[in-house]
Amino acid sequence: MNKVDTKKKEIIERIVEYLWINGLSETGLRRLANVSDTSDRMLIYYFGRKDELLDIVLGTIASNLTQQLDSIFDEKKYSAEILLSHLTTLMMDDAFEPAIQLWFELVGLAARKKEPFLANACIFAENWIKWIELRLDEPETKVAEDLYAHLEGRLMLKLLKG
Amino acid sequence: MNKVDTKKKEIIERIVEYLWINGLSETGLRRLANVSDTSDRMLIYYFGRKDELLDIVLGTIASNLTQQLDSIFDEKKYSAEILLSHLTTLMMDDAFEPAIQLWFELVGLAARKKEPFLANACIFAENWIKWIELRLDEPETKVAEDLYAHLEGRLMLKLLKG
DNA sequence: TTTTAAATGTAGCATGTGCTACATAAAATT
DNA sequence: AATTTTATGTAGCACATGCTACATTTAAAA
Repeated sequence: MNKVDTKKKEIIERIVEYLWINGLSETGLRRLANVSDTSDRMLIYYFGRKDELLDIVLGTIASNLTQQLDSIFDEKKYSAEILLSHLTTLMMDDAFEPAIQLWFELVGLAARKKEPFLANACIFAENWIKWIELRLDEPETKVAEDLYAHLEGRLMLKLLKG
Repeated sequence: MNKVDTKKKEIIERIVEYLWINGLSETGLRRLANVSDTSDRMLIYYFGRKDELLDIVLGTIASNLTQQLDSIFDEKKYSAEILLSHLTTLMMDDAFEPAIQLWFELVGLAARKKEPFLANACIFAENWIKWIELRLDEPETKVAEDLYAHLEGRLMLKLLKG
């Protein structure tokens, strides 16, 4: 990997880490530059536009999350009921709070169909549904979607009511 | 009602209408002033700070929604399953799209615990859960909450996947 | 009618925004 | 060694943000 790409990767990693903790509400170029130890000038130089940068960063976060999910669960199959119960327990852990916050922020931005938020939110939701379907003993997209919906609603409730 | 309150009420109505269509992403004082046929100067004069104004406006929207919900459903009791099914059908109607968008935007802003968004989101969720519980043939808060969660998840799915 | 108080306009400040023009330093190429 | 290309700093533009100081008009009270 050449030097530019290494630098870009490093910047992205830093910004991912920052967003993970601080969310999507303070993402001025100067802030992001500061966080990734460079300048707004250089961020534009590397990524062209802020949107491009954000697109890449969000994609990275999504793929991190999917990966994390994969690593936790084995490949056993479950009934929809059991799987929902397991996932609920898992995500109620406080360690997931930042992920939940970030996710709902992203969905909120996607709500008005603004890119790059909508695209990334959709991709992530789809990945998750696929992941669920793969673990159903009787795989069916509709069931997976509804299980996913149920889980997401519970996450929202946790977010709002602690 | 005195003149000032009348004017304030009018302003709020206009802004509610604007947010209903345009969401929460473009809420600069000058924009809101333009929409409500006044000036940023006067908005501050009337409401003190932008947050206060937003707080009132969001509260109004929430109460409108609750009212609308009340007017649609009678006071019959339903099993959780049937109620969820009815509510899902109802909210899948495209007429509800603006409400869904606005709601998820609000939750997104609430995700980082910033006021006045968090408070208003919580109040609204609680109202809705109470409303559901009231229509259950075997009222139980936990059941109502879970039904609400399931419904919200389906709304998110509709939002993201059309 | 004069005095006081409330309502509104005009202009602006300080800060933040994405992004660019221009210059220079460093590195690669010839 | 000379030249070209790439990387980076400095400064700033044009615009948006919430909010304020000050002046003026309009309305109410005396």
